[in-house]
Amino acid sequence: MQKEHNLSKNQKIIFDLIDKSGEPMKAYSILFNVQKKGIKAPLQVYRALDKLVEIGKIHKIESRNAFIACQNSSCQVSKATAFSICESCENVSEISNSKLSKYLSNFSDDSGMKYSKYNLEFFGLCKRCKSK
Amino acid sequence: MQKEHNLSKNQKIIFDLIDKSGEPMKAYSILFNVQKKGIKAPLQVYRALDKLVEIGKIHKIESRNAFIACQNSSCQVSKATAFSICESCENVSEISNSKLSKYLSNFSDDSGMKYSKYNLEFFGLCKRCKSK
DNA sequence: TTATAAATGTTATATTATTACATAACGTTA
DNA sequence: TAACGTTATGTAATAATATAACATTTATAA
Ligand SMILES: [Zn+2]
Ligand SMILES: [Zn+2]
Ligand SMILES: [Zn+2]
Ligand SMILES: [Zn+2]
Repeated sequence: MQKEHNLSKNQKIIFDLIDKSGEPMKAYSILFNVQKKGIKAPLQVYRALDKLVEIGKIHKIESRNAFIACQNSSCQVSKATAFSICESCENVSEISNSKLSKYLSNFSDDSGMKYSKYNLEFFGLCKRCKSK
Repeated sequence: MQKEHNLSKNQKIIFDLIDKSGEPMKAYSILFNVQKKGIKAPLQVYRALDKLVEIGKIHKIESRNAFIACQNSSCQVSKATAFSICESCENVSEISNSKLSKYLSNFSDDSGMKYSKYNLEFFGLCKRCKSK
């Protein structure tokens, strides 16, 4: 069961935009798109993004400096994220694979470190781009 | 067997610096440290970094925008990287675990995508920081 | 040698993200 | 409701990260 978070005004505007776009969006592209709604400064965007990441509504694609809406409806996994990224068309999708997430969540090595969080990014060619 | 790459002058200066530091270094900190060796501009640093990443001598820690020397002596894994990152002291080390790398290299899902590369970053508290 | 690719040097600029400070709105509980 | 602490907002300035464009030089190899 996911905790309900009441998004603030700016958070809602920015989440809706990212969610509707369906693809990773960059901070300044978000800024450009929400200026007509009164959000004028980078910091307003970054603050909303920080919060949305924190509560798991969006994730940051680190290799792309971009943000995508969480695609796992029942997302306990804001701390356990995996993505596939097409290096040709830049399509990104969130991997939802319980075996993978179990394997990684339970992973431990001999370093004595307890892992509480991970982010995995796979790269390759998507079906469409492969067949070109 | 890893291919020998003859590093160019700038590549060697920058690799040696990163390698000796033993920890992730940021591009502009690298720049500052090599200015006395005649490397004056960001682009000179970024070009060397790009090449060193390409040939697997260093890796980029995406979540930190920093670069660390490869810690796997026999590194075929420039396209299959895993790191553990302490969120308290920011210590980073490269995970060398053949089960993990096999599991991830062979991973496939029903998306029809063939993954040729991955990067995994684990977060948590290292032994030292845990016991504080 | 001659051509090709790889690397370098330099200036300017683009992109991504944070600091600092002031104010306003919200949620809790006395 | 009043007071308090927390969260969110507004705004300006600036820091940090990364690339574009162009000229030149050096290495590799046919
Ligand atoms: Zn998610
Ligand atoms: Zn594609
Ligand atoms: Zn390595
Ligand atoms: Zn630590």
